[in-house]
Amino acid sequence: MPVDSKLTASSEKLIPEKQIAGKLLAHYDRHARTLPWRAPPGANATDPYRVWLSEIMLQQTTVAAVIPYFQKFTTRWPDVSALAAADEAELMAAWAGLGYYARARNLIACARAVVRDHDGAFPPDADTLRSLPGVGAYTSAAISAIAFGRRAVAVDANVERVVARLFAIDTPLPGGRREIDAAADGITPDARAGDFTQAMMDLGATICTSRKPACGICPLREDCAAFRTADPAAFPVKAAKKAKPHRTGHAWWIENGGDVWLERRPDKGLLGGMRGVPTSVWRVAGGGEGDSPPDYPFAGRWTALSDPVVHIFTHFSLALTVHTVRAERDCMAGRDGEWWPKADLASAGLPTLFGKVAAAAMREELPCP
DNA sequence: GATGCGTGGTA
DNA sequence: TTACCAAGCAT
Repeated sequence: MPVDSKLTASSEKLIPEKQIAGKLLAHYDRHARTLPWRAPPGANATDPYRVWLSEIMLQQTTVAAVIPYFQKFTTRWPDVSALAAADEAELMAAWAGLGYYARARNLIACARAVVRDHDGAFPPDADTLRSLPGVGAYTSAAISAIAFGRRAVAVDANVERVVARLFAIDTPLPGGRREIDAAADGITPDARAGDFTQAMMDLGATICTSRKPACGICPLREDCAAFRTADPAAFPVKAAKKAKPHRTGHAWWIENGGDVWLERRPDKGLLGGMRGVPTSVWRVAGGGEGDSPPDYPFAGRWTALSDPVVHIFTHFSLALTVHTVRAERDCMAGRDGEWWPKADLASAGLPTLFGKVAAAAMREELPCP
């Protein structure tokens, strides 16, 4: 061992965080990804509106999926005042396909809160940001650091993974979060808070990936406890997930002339606030009593499509049998909904499930009434 | 702390 | 094909 091994060891023990942040930021200066919502490394001007919008869209959503939506939203609503004044139905339709639709409802609520309670400017403080709709522990810290340069510890799935590996934390998630949060706090520098946050996420997204981490090109390899183990990818340890149940149900495709009947779903719950065709209740399959027979909304010449529409949600899978019918305009009298031109379904903003239903229904010619 | 909440890509 | 995963939040 070199003569100064004791000194080296002790200094690494005292301030390993500064070394880690320094190495990571140096790497970020050379390799930062170019993203539509991101300023160049070191830039001190970042539009909080664009940071906020991107962070909401990126919750549990990949960069590739977000980019076209981010472009569409910033073109249509260039600032928080414009978004606060947006037509809610139009915004929900613009969000269609991105998923987790509560984010879209909270997006408007948040923009309106910023205009009403904060003079139209996002607050820089993480705790204040945290009180806004749709802004939680991670997003508030990320906005505070990225848009305002404040020191804040933003722990998303990337940071969680990087930190668990750096310190070989093997306490299973989600229980291990407190330990990981503390370790993340320990390596967060005071300066360049926004760059550090984004550098951690870039590292997790491009090098310290979940499946096959590219340790060979990692700037933190020498500091990484997991790298010194046989299997760095074994971190973080996660609790086993529950099996997802299968549900079945019926969907009603009701045509009148060139129109189809659409309804807006309740604000709460699955696909809340989104347009779709009416459906039956969805029941867990394999209950032993067989599939329930269709309970049509009204009498008519219904035709069942041969193949059900299958869709996988986060926590269950679904098979919907689509029943089509031609009917008079007043067949849905008393129900809350609208006749929508089939030729203009793209503008209805259907979530993916109902897009599949529409595609399946329009593949077949309906019998005359 | 556990559960509900979308979608598309990947191995 | 199945299972996991991705810049989480609200309840």
